[in-house]
Amino acid sequence: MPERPTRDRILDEAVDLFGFRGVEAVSLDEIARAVGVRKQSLLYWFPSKEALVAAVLDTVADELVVVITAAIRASDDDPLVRIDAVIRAVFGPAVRRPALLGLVRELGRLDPELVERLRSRIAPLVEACVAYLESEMERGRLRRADPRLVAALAYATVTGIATEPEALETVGWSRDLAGLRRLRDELRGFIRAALAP
Amino acid sequence: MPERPTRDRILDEAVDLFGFRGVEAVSLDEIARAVGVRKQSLLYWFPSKEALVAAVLDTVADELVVVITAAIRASDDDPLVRIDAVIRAVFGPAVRRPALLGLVRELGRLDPELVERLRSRIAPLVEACVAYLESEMERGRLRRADPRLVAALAYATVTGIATEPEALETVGWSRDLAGLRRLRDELRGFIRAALAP
DNA sequence: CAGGTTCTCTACCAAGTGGTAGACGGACGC
DNA sequence: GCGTCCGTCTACCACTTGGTAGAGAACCTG
Repeated sequence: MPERPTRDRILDEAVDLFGFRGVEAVSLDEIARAVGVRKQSLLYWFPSKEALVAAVLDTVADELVVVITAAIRASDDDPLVRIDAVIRAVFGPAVRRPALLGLVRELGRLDPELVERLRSRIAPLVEACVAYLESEMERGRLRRADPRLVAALAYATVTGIATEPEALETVGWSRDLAGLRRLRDELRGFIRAALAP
Repeated sequence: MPERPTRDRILDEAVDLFGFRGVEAVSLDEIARAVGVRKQSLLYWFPSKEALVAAVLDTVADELVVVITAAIRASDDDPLVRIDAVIRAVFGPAVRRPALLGLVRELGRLDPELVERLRSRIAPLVEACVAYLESEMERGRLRRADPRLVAALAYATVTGIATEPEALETVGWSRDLAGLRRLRDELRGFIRAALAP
């Protein structure tokens, strides 16, 4: 019986609960119950709720940064192909664990100090992404536009669609394997068309 | 001193608080305090928190449906121009009152019964929108794709960008008048490129 | 074995949660 | 003047919140 360490199990459960229902809406008791431990054990590992939130954000940021940079490195020279690869890379974890991106959307509700810390963690990735978009626009391989806002818009499309199954159900989408593949392909087509020159 | 009726003031305040911070995270006491009244007066107008949430969703849905249908009716024959008009129409209220779309994003966390009620309210609009996209795709005036998923993707882009000022700030966007205009124009360009044939 | 460290636990606490019961006062038709 | 609504209020309820204090078990190291 390997049994993951308590601290990791707490983080796992917290990512899901915070991501799905919102940080403020989830109590320490609830997380502890999900882990199968008392609230006070949780407060042993993370001295306060805020500390737990900070730790959760750190792990999520790291995970996303790793996935995305790997996808960027591994892919083609053509920017549209490369962007495709990033979308595929993000789509997997996002669908497997919707709470991941759901957490990102919690940012607006969190302590600005925490937000700033997270921002500094992902800033290099964002800057690299913006610079890349800009250079490809210069070379005429992407549609000319404000690279910063285009980056934000593409991000909004991907996280929006991944975190709102309700919107998809409203247009009659079904969450099975075929549905997921269709969704991923439509998403790629949408972003590709939005960015193509 | 006209003084709006208490019930309306409660609804107003509830839209903002629920939209910004999440339904589960906002207490009745807090709403009552914001209105300047005791919690029990609030429970006089809405017999429970759930009833208040339902009323809030109704008013928001009505408001959005009115704005959107008006924009559709008033605009041109060219589908790209018409979609432009809808985006402009949604962008105004969304920026003036970010909580509006924020509330829409709360759907996944609410009682499924409430969600179903809201869905039935906006279903006609959604179906009309999908049918319209489909017919214009047939005529070759929009990019050929699954009209249902395209509708969801465009929705995700607009609400995503409107409800996540943090993402925009991360790419160095500033929330002044010029910034808003630039954002609106980039959003229109993005959606237009994504949908154009 | 002793003595410390690591971890989880029980027992509390003050403050806040959604909600009930019912008193108070003012406006109304009679 | 008199009852009767209407809207808001105080008082209270059982329960949950994030957090503190400290007991006790299981483990090392000597």
